[in-house]
Amino acid sequence: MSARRPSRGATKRGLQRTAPIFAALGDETRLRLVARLSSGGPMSIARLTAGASVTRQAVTKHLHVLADAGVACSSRIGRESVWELERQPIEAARHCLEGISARWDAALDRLKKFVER
Amino acid sequence: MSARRPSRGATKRGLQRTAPIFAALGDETRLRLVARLSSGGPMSIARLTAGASVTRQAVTKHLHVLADAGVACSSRIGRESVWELERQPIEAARHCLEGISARWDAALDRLKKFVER
DNA sequence: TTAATATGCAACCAGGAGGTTGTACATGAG
DNA sequence: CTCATGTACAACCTCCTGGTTGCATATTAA
Repeated sequence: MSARRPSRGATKRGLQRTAPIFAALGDETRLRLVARLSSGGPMSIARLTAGASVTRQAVTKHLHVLADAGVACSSRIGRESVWELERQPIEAARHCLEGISARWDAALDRLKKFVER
Repeated sequence: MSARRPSRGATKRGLQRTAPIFAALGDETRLRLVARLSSGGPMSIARLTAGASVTRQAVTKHLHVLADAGVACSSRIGRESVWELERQPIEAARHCLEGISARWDAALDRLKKFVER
């Protein structure tokens, strides 16, 4: 086996990039927005607000937070601004978690072998 | 296919539970702690602090945040308190993201079929 | 016993997060 | 044209967060 190169998602810079993504998903209102966008497809702010328990302005703020994290993006159509998700950052977050699980398993494995010898 | 029951991770209560987990992972220092614990196994606070760029007390606080989110737990051994990760919440977060991806794919699929008809 | 090590607890602080209200502007419907 | 709809921008407020310092306490090592 080659010298353990920290599997891409565990880099300092990797964590530095993924932490903001988790932060963006770490608010219930925002996570709900993401969930709605994922199952309902692109939607206007007005439509997203109907069903949220906060003001339209609050929803707008949350959407911008998601945008800053790269999780969502908007495009103006007529008088509405339509929001949709960005796939890449969400996948990155997923890979990060998978990496953690994997390295965890590896650590347990090493421990087990160490104990058994 | 049966009537789309919102796949377990998309429940309002589901998001309500997973959002705090994401929030816990949404800080770079904390995410680094999690990464270290995942690859290095259980560790004391002193050991975790060496390598972090903040005070021991800051590390302690972060660990408690992780604990509140259920992501980590500690046990006192002698004069040190040893911290380790909890598997379940991290897996839950992973499933949440997988669910989002899946529902997203499904939405795109429905859209595609709708356009093609 | 004495000193060094590993934590815990509390007070304090600056800044950011989440939310609201109020106002102004653009655009589609009648 | 006129009005309702959909957003954008800005000011303001409260509370939580991430960090620090200082001091007390428990254990292990010499």
